[in-house]
Order: sequence, then structure tokens, then C-alpha cells
Amino acid sequence: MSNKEIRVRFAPSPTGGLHIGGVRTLLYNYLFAKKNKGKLILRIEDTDQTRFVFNAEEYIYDCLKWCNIEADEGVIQGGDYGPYKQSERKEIYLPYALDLVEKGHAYYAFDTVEELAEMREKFKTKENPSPQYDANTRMQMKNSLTLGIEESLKKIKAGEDYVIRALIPQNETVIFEDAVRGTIHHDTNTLDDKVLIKTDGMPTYHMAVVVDDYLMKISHIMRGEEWLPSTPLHVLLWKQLGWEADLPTFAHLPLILKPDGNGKLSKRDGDRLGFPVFAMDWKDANSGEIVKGFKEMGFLPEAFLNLLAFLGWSSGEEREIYSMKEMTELFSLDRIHKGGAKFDYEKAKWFNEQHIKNMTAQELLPFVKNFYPIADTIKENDLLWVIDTVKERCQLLTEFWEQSFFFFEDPESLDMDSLKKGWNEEKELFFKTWIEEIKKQDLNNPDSWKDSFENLIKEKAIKKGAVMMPLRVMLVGGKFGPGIFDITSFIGKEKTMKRIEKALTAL
RNA sequence: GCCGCGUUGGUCAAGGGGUUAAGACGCCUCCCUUUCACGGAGGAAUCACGGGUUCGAUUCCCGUACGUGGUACCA
Repeated sequence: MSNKEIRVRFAPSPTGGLHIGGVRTLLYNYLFAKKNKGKLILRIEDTDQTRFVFNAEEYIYDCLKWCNIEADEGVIQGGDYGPYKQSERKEIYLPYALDLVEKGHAYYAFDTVEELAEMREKFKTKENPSPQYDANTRMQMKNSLTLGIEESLKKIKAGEDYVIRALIPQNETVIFEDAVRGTIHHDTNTLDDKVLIKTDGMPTYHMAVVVDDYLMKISHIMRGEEWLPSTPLHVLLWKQLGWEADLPTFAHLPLILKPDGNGKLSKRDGDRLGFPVFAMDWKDANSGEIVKGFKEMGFLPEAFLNLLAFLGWSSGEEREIYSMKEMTELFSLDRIHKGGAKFDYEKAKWFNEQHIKNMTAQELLPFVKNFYPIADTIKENDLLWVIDTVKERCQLLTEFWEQSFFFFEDPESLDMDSLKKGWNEEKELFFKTWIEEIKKQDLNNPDSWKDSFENLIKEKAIKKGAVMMPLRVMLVGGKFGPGIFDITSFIGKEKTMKRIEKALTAL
């Protein structure tokens, strides 16, 4: 095992967009592969069932691109053991299933959906509300065990629908190692005869992963904890197919839970609680509704990955803010937690804030531009300067515009309540006088503006605080924003006077 | 119901037989700033419970509770 190449894979669910749980799984796989100079194989499961009307592929690649890991050719790999789309692999699986039948580890079953429901109803008791297709029931069903193999083959030849089910052995204990949970024991008597090949000839997930992982020479399987209960089946299949020597290492990742109530975080929670749960905007193909993504909410990709990494893993250091490169160096399976983590949007934003702070205006520029409605009309140097002066007060990329629009546009509305508070003739006179002063003075930097303002304060013997706040509101519209004279200096005399006059008339 | 997995402040978590049980987010107080933030200094708040084992358990074992996942011709 030690000199075997590290090969991991990521198999996004075809049922929806790239949920943060999925991105985290992808991220861990990526970090692990990258750190160990291995390969990450993308295994796209595009089932052809009508209710999964979309194809995840394009979206996945967009997400990878945004996260800036799409071009990492050394790590992300198609290559050697394709094709990687499940639909293109359809014919691969049946022979293995037949092999299992031949060896007595699987059998044909002809029960219809109705008959299965009937069986479940019939065997249902208080103690066992969901009877399984297993040792207790299989001999009372329509399958090659009860019908005999010849009769069964005859039915198949006649074109009857059938599935292939695993024949789970009795009274055995499946034991396997999980890199995050240690040794797992599982009694085979609690397993059911899972369908391996469906009526339509397509494999179920169980059959598909086992065969694919073997064929693609996967060395480590990292996936969500929800797969833990079916892992014994997978291990059994590996053995029965004669591949035990190549059994990969499993690592089941803790679940990401809802911040409030209980349960796994779902896309509904995002709407309900006002935060994104998808990497990028995701349009539900059935309902047409759009679910917000981290990208569009104003997260930096690296911050997004950073915060995700720390939901279920920790570096062991006090530090929490890391670049991808640093995370790659530090990542290890044994520091993945066992317990589920509740998602905390406040902390998520804090991660983003920290990354923003650590970046230069130049680095931030391409990201901020996307959220700046008039970016094209602004000189790059001006924009860089603005980014630099407001980045300390932005948690999200969307806030750059909110925190700096007044450099370029007059505020549409003023916070009149703050303005009127304590307003009097003395103040009015002060501002009127100042406007006149401004005209005469040579003001070309924040300090000269400040001097001008403060000189007049001294002259009029007015309290600075009484007049600073109104000025701010006049210029930006409310009680927020960077240094007031940085603003006047940037927008210049004309706009400053105009905004003051406008406010004065409104008062 | 049954089976699996888990449980350190409100949240993310370090630690792991003897500690004043780190740190971060959030919250509160103060300082800075006559705005909002940033920053700085403090503060409140934690080992789910019960039994063992041990000189000593948050740490190891067993139960219980709670949570979570599975129990589909979904992944």
C-alpha cells in the first residue's frame, strides 16, 4: 500500500448543484492528492433518470474554475482509466455482476415494485417497521434462489424484467479500517440484499463505485459519513470480486449540520436563514428557483475553501487563516474530526474578511470589479485607491460598493434624522461660511481640507463634534464610511459644495 | 423499531490520565476614532449523565441520554 500511487476520486451527486458538503469533500480529496503527489479523478455521475434532469458536469467545472483548482493538471485527472461518466460506462458493470452471480454472491430477482411493497407490508411489525429483502424474506420472493437458475434464465431470455441483488452472507462480521474513525465492525445480518443492477441495466451506486474504484485504481475513498452504513456492503463486494488486496482506505467525513435545529444542512436552509449553501448560484432545473452561491454573495474563493476546510478539520495550530498552498502542506487525514459541525455564517464571513485584509488592492481588484456596477468608468488607480481605503471595513465583496459608492455618486438619500438632530442656525451659518472659504482655498489633499475645516471651527468657536457628523451625513448619506477628508479630497471642491448645499436646502 | 457513527463554552475547536481546559467566531465592557469599521485591553461562558478502572479521570472501559446517518430498482 505504501508504494502505491495515491489516487482519490470525487463523485458529485447528480441531484443538485455543488453543495458546501460536496465542495468540502472535493477539497479534502484535492488537498490530500496534492500533498501526496497523487491524482484526483473526477467521476461524474450523470444518471439518466428523468428526475435528475440536469448534468452536473458543466457546473462542477465552473466551480472548480472559480476555486482556481480546475487547471491543476498535475492533480486533477481524467486520463488513464476513463471514461469517467457513469452513463458511458454502462456496459462495464454487468459482467462483474454476472461474475458475482456465478460465484454465488448474487442472484436474479423478478419482484415488481408492487410485490416489494407487498412484502414490506406483510412483514411489517412494531419491532420492525421496515422489513428488508434479506435472509428472512428472500426465500419467499421471486428470484433465482426460489425459482432455480434455469427457470430464471428462461425468464430473462423471454425478456422479463429483472434485477441482480447481492446475496449477503449470514453470521459474518465485516471489519474495515476507517482513517478517521478507526476499526469498524458490522454484522452482516443487519445488511440487506441490495440491488446491484437495476431493471434498466444501470448499476446502482453500490455496484458502480466498487467497480469504478477498482478499475480506476483508487487508493483512498473520502466521502460523507452518510456512506458509512453501506460501506460494509462495498467491502464485501471488493472481497467477493476477488479484489481484497486492492481494498482502498476509507475516510468518512463528518456531516455539515444546520446552524439552528438539527439535521444535515440542506439547500432550503440557505433561503430560510439567509446564507448560501452552494459554491455558486444554482438554478434548480425542476422548480426554476435560484439558490444563492458563495461566489455571488461576495466570497473570495480562497476564503471559501479555507472556511470549508475548517468545518471538520483543523491544522492543530492556533492560526485559522491559510492559503490553499499552506493548507495543502498541512492537510492530513488524522486531523479530520469525527463529529458533525454546525455551519456558522458569522464565522464564515469572518474568514472572508480576514482574506480581504490580507490581500493587496491590486490582488483584490479583479474580484471587486465584478461587484462594482460602474467599474468600467473608473480609472484603475482611483479604484485601487478606493479599495485600499475601504477594504478594512468589508467582510464581503458586495460591501465594497456599499462602502464607497459616494466617491463616485451623490448619495440618493440622506439620513435626515441624524442631520436634524441638534441642527441650528449656528451650524447652518458655519456650513454656509465654509463653502465660501472652500472656494478661495487651495485644497488638494486630505490635510489641507482638514485644516480648512478646523480653522473655521476655531474661528467660530464651535464644537467639532457638532459639525463633523452633519458633514459626514451630507457627503455619504449616513453615519458610515472612511475618513471624511479623504472623501472631500477625492471628490473635490465642486462636489463637496454641491452636496452640502443640497443638504442645506433639504434642512 | 433495528443498525452504524458521534458528543469539550451559543458556534468552530486545541488538548488527552495530574493543565489556571488553548485559540477563534459571536456576545458584553472599556480604550482608540467626535461616523461606521479596523485595531487594542478586559469579561461572561465548556469537558452530556451514571457507573466502573485508577492514588487521580474531561481524557480509558461499560451503560444511559441526546444528536445524527442508514434502513429504496437515490446517490
